[in-house]
Amino acid sequence: MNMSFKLPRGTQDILPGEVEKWQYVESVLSDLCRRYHYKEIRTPIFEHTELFQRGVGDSTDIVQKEMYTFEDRGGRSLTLRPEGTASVVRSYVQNKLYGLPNQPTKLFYFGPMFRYERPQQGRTRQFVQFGIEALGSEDPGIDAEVIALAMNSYQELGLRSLKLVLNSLGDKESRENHRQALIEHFKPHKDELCNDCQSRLEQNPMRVLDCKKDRDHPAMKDAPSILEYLNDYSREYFEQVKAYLDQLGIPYEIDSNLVRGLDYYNHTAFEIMSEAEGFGAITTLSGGGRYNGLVEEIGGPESPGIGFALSIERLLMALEAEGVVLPIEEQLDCYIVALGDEAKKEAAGIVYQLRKAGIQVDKDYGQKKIKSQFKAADRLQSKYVLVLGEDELANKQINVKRMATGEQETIDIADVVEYMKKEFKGE
RNA sequence: GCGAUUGUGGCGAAGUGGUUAACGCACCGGAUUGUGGCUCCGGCAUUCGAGGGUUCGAUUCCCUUCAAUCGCCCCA
Repeated sequence: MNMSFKLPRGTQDILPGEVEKWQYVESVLSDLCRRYHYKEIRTPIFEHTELFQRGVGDSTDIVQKEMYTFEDRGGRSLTLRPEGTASVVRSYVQNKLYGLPNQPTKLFYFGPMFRYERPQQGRTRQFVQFGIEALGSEDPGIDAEVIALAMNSYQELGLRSLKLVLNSLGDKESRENHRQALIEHFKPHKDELCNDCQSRLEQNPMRVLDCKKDRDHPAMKDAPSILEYLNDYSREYFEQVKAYLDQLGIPYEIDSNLVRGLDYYNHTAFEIMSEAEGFGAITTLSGGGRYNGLVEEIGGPESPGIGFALSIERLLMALEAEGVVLPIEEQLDCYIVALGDEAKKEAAGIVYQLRKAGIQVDKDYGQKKIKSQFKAADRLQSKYVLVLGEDELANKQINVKRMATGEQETIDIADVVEYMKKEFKGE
């Protein structure tokens, strides 16, 4: 096939058979949000490039090398969104949602995100995220709520092998003190670090801590931990978040090296990993954290926020790895077998009436013989097969066969809709 | 951006420098002019990712390219 007619690298078609899983997952997550009282928001798939440069941060990998940026016919620089938070915050500010009653503003979203990367397992160029944002509240209780919702997202679908990793990045003052300490600590070893880390040391020294290349460098061991540099407020805030999680009975692991890849995070940061065997090299299912200051950065009033996002692709991978089978209905309600032109025409009317009555019906659209039509019905796992042949037609009757048991009876065509409705009542 | 492996029908997969490219599954038709399974019979790749080269001859050898998969980096 001509390359131009194949899907672009890093994208995928979600075909019938697979798409039902997505629908199911989306319905479960939507219902979860309803119970936590988060409302859906839908924002555009592209935004002004500057929104992400400012919101996500110029020093991040996302902005430096992963954005799908293009110029439109009006000469504007636009970018396919690489993540959801910046857009939600933009909308929050632009629509002045902070002014509405009933704060905080609790939102969720669903949709495709785009990052230019080499595809591999659990990583595609277009992927779908589900995420939530709670804006307008700085209370350890809401941090815990966001984490609880994140964990529930997986648990509701039947996942068990999960690990919650938690850290605090502190407030501005704590981070600045820690930053200075890190620079002091690594400066003497700068030449021994990898190229990336040498520039990280200038831009965002915290990220040196989670570098995998320099993981074994002796200076890593006694590197200053952010937790030692939290000021009183930050430390107390973190303690409160942990206390809430304890109250909810949500286990967690503290990892003082957990830094998030985006610049806007402070205080609470967390990731959820899968510990399922055979999950692949990538274990991060989702991540999130607090981003006080982002709203102001985007031009809004001082307004704290916290959120998280998960990838549906990775969620489905985890379900696969844990062998979770989703309750997806695959059986067809009813298949109608028609024999002869007259019967075919009559059958079309019956199909139409049944469908209007809420019953799922299909039929043959060719010239198949009875045996082939039954085969088709069998393959579609049809619960019922209605047979309309010349004999039935002559008597204005139709044969109803219950496929699971093989029992059948002949009824008047005039009664078939009521009959089938009764059969499916209570399902 | 870097690395490894792979690329034969709808799917899985064998194969060889030389006349008709195995086999399995799926699908279609028939045996069986009105009932799902099984069995049997028949059908189903002018072509081996694309382009170029070597050769009398290439799916097989060489080069280039594209793609897929997995990994590194980083993340969701």
